[in-house]
Amino acid sequence: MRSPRTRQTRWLVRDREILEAALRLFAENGYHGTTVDDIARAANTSKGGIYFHFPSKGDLFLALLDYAAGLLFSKVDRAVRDVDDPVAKLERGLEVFVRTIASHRTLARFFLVEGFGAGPAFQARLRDVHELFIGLIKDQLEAAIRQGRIRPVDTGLISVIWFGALYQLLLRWLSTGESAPLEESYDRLVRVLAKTIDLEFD
Amino acid sequence: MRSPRTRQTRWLVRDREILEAALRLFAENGYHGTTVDDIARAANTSKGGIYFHFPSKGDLFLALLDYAAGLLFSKVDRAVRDVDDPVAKLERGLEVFVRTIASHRTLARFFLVEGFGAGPAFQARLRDVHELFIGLIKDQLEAAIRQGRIRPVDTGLISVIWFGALYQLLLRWLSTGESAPLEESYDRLVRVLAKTIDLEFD
Amino acid sequence: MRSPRTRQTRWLVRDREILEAALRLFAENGYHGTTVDDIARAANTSKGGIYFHFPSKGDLFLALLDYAAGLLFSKVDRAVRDVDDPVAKLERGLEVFVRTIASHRTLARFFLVEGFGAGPAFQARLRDVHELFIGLIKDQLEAAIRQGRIRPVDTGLISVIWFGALYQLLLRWLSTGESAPLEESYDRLVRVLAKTIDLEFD
Amino acid sequence: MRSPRTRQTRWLVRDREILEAALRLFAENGYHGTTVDDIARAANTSKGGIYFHFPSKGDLFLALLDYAAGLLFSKVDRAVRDVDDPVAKLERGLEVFVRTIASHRTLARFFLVEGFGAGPAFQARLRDVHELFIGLIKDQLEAAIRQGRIRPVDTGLISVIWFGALYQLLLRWLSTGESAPLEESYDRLVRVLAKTIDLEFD
DNA sequence: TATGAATGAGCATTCATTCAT
DNA sequence: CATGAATGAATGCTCATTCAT
Repeated sequence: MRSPRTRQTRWLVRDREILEAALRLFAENGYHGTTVDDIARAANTSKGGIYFHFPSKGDLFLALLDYAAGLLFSKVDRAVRDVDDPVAKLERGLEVFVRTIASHRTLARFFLVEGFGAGPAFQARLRDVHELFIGLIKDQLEAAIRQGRIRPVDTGLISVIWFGALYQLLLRWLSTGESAPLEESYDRLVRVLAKTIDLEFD
Repeated sequence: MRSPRTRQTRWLVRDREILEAALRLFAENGYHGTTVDDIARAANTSKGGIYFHFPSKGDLFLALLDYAAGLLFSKVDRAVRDVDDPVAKLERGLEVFVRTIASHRTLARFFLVEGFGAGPAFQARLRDVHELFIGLIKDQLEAAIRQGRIRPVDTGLISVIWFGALYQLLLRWLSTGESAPLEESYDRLVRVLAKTIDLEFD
Repeated sequence: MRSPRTRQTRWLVRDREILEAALRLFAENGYHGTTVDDIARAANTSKGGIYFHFPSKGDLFLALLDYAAGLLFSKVDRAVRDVDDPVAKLERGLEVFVRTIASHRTLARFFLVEGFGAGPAFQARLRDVHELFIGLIKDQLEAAIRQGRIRPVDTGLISVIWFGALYQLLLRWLSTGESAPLEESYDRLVRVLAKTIDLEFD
Repeated sequence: MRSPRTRQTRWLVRDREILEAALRLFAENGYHGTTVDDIARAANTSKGGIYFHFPSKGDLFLALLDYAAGLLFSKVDRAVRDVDDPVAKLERGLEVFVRTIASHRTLARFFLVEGFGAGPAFQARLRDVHELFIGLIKDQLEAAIRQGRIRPVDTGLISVIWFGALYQLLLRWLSTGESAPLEESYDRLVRVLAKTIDLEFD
């Protein structure tokens, strides 16, 4: 699995507290619905404190994108690291990705929705993060093809389709108040997606 | 094709001028990056003029969602109205949907991205619009099944996958500066999606 | 009884409709809490209609002061016109004044309270109206003295005291939601005020 | 003398500077004739500064009512605290009340007139303050009766009359540009009011 | 490092007034 | 005479950012 293109900063303890607070607030109220004061309060520090750790609200948001992507990525990476078979790796990776997002409503909202809320200036960065995950899928598909596990397919397109489908599924799950169990519809999703590479999962 | 759930307001001439101006600005600079003054200027009217036609900036945005969805929907609807075969209807509908969005960068950005940028308060409404289009796909799939044109499938899930894939494709096309021709990758997309219903398009 | 110093305009029918509507709204919501649109709607006309009859909102307010004072004054004047004895005239005049105000909550609020709400620029005019009524009291006191009905007193001061006391009584009656009957406390008031001129009313 | 019902906030230094500036401006130009910017400028601070200390213009105004009432009340209270005889207490209290108001045109205008100018929403609060002072008078009258210093009278009514008369006297003095000396007419007023309780002051 | 008072540019919204029809 | 769309100056309020302590 390719090493992430995300800036892998080592976050200090205090940074993390702020980032966690900001993550929650941004996810819940959006970028513009969250004030620096709100974040300071939630992080048990002061406005000045925030500005000591991050040069601006925008930079904090950008850092948060990296932070959140790092969280997600490392979870997936750890789960997949010692799986050898690329198809199994894909299965496992997607599963952990979905499971992680599903169990962190906050992460989900930030990653899927509110990331766009900061305005056009920040959207490119969120796309980068999305591309990172599309790339992860693509890499495994290509490995699977190289190893003859699946027939050659348009990996660039398939990875986009898979990510798009996953994204849309999660989005709906988020907006319907998470009433329906995500697990079950996820299983069905995977089975359908498998058809796009002429494979029967499970 | 189901009649739209969108509020079918009859927009007056002046309303439309304002909506068009707002559409362009919101799409380009986001909800928070666009001031009412900007809109007034772009619509060749005054701030007060905007408020004479719309009760608030937020209402204007909401009205815009309906307006944009109406534009898209009527385009698709007109193109599909006198096609009988549901599979052909689907093909044609998706094609017109993509073509329309692709030829209106502004509409695309607004519809796909900036709709979320206005903050949590507006996201529910954008989701409604997305659901409307997911519903259109679902309806045709079910008609196709009823008429025996395709095998029975999980239409609820398939329609989400298709929309998600389409969405993601358009999103990438938008963010890559529309360099690559959308048409070509769209054709490949359709062929892959067809596999999810065990069908060979074309 | 002296003829009023108030501009005794002959109000046209349409003027009156507007004035009555404005009176009600100003009394209820204050000068700044009432828009020209509100008045237009309440008077069954349009904004332009208002401006045809009155040059500005401020002028309408000023006209209203005259109109309201005229209403009050003419009521009192009619009741008192053919009373000869100045003491009886006083008694009757005050009684009608209080009764009229008490039965027109709107008139009361406008005359006693909201008249001040239009800002310093208009307060002088309201004071004029108040002075008019103080003058009415003073005139009768002086007549009574001239006719030997009461002992010579400081009429300038006494009239202010009486008006002030009456004013305060009405103010409290207004703000307590008019729960207590005004009539009864008014009777007691008069008896007390009589002492200030060494007289026993009734 | 009853302890004041007024919110006895401890105003901080900066609060006071703002309150004093606002008092002057509100008194001179009325509530609606005074902008928050005006106040900021007059208080040598910025608009944001005002909002750091007071949540809104309306709250500032309300705070000002308490502040002004507190000023007046404490002046009167201090002057009266160690006077034992209730009649002397009344005399002294009213005198200080009038003298204080008379020497602070600003306080006078705010307290007597502009308090009403802010619109219906604020009038209740001003009435409360007025009632506070009416209550002070009433308390002393009752004490005087209890101690047999004056004959039993309708203290509720008398206190309203006295306050109303005082109020009106001050109002006229204000609007006539304070040309005539208030002291002299005040002395005459007291002598007349004394008659309402069958007493000869001085 | 941390704090929080202060700043001021920015913005949505209101509303008296005008004027073409 | 009447209408109501249009204007734009005015204003209350927000909030990212700074900086003295």
